Amino acid sequence: MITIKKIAEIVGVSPTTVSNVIHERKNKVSAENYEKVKKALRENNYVSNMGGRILGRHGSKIIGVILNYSRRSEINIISDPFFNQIIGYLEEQIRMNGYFMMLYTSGSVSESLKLTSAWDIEGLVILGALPEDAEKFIQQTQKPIAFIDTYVDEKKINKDYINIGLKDFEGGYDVTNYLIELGHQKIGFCADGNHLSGVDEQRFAGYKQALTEANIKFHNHDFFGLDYHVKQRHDYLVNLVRTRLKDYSGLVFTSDYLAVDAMNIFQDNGIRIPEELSITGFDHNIFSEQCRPKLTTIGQDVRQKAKLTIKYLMREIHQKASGKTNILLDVELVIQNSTVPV
Amino acid sequence: MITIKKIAEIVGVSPTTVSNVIHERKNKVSAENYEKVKKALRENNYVSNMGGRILGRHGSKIIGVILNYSRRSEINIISDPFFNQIIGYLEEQIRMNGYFMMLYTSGSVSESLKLTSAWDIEGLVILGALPEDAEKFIQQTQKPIAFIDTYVDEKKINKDYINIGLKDFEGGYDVTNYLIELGHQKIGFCADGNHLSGVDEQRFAGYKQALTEANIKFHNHDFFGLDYHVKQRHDYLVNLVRTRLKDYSGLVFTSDYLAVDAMNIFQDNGIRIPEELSITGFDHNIFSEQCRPKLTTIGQDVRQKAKLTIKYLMREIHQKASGKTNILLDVELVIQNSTVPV
DNA sequence: CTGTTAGCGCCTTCAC
DNA sequence: GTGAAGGCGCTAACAG
Repeated sequence: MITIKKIAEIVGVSPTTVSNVIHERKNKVSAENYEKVKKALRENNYVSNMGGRILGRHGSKIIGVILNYSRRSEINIISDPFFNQIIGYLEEQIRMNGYFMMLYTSGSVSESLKLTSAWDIEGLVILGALPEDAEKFIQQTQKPIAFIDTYVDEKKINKDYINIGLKDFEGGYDVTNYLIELGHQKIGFCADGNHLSGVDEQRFAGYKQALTEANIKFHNHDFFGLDYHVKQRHDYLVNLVRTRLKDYSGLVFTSDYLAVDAMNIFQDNGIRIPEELSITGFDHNIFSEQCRPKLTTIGQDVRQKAKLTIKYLMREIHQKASGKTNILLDVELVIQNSTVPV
Repeated sequence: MITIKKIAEIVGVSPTTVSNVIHERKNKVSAENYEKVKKALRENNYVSNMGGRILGRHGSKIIGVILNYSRRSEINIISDPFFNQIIGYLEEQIRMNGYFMMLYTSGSVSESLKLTSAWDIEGLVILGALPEDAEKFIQQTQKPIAFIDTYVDEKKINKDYINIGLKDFEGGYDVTNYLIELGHQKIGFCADGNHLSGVDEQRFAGYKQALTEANIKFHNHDFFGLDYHVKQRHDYLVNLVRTRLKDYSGLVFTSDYLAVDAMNIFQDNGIRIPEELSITGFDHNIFSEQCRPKLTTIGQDVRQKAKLTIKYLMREIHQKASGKTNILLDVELVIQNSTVPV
């Protein structure tokens, strides 16, 4: 590996001069030397050693992306196209800003923070954090942090952080309201697990709000907490078909994945969709397109999410701004063929 | 951040002693000091600074994972669940070996190699490389490299490398042969693009071999190169339904994604599957399960792929072995409902 | 068994 | 406009 020192030898100047050229401090280098050094750097394919950078505390240029997969692991990492997309887009944005992406999967906050300090990581992007973990992250490090889709309790936190989320409440409201407008009165809500994540909680609240406004009473049994283990979930759904599914004319799901999965099981067991049952998803990802009928769902702009996340993170890193940033992106009702008037 | 020097001060020993404790060189430290230092490390939550490690050439503990997305970009990064899975599993394996994963997406070999030397990366995993890029990678760096699903021309290379792939030829052969056993005679082959990747080339060769053995003649028009742009591809498929799709009773696809995508378009245009047309996929990923009829396809064990990749890479990194390693994992014919006797 | 020292590559400060 | 020197944290070599 070629170093500044070697380049200096080759050209016959001091390392300082080479460093000045690298950092484009033209006022400190004669035009002649500037050109000579530039040429040598190019010809020798100089790449700066990141170890030196880190050690000199000049910034590691690393953004750590942390996947919190403690819960719902089966669905998330392996099957959820959202993670696929967001990671791809985050990498793109990080690279375009001249940074590097270190990907880390962890259940524990302290593990993640060790990583952060070992590598002198400049900023963190955290996916899928529960509110309590989010608070730990914020309290235990000084580094800029951007959460994606986490609902942080603002009152508990007196430090800066970034969250880029979605208008989940509106999404839940809009999709439920759409079913109501189609004449549906018996509408169930299906989420994954019984302990709702912040995101699902908001969607659920939106659903209930829509029911309330339409004077439809919500009963606890209208909530279906689906197991994230495939087998258990499918058994449950088959049983539902045999028992009380007929009480409902519409089902609101918290994700396209769950909606498509359930729709297939229902169809396998003789339910005609949408004629006998309207179904809605959430995400507008590839699942809602690669199924029949195509799902009515709530769309989000994943690329935009990644873009904003990195934009605000960079702003914090470069000290250009601070304060709490909590942006909830707009959602869009995407009407397709899984829903009909009743 | 707490350093070795500070720990040394706290305990009242030299930095060397602390370093010896950290590296468990018990024979060089008195039991008493060992315990005292251990305690101080724990209490102060010591984390070693990676900059120091890199600078001292003691290994960066980074594995670079490079996604080559030059071609088929639309499908790969955004929609292909394989990348999702493999990245998840790679991260898991890398972490379990005490390493860190740096993810990088790049079209250019030289960019990737710059990254490698800047970070003193210890090993590379390269996904989706074309054979010519693979050769460049191997020739231009001394670091251990593991390819996934790349067909490298062994004769051209006189250095070590690892490739973990799949018995793609067998896969193509098995699935085609299965259709033939069901009585199909008119079988088309659908791939993405006209210029086949190494993987698809092998699958295609397997398909042709099966035809040959059954005395079925292959004509060039039996090969369908599908556009990776959704719109163009769908237009093409719709047109196919109107024209010469009826000449075929079975279609072999090179991926589940393409198979499901096409199956939906065919069904939308009145083709009954499998009654009028048998379809097969390749990958046995979530797409082949979340569609109706479920796809007959070729299964692979993605986790095993990631596991072996990192296992062999670690072996090379620790100098325990060398030589060319080219492992092609077994495939498995998964018979589901998209295929019927004719 | 313990401690001192030098050096990895880079950057900044300060003399010249 | 240029260069010498010191320090970031860690480790291995060597001296005690």
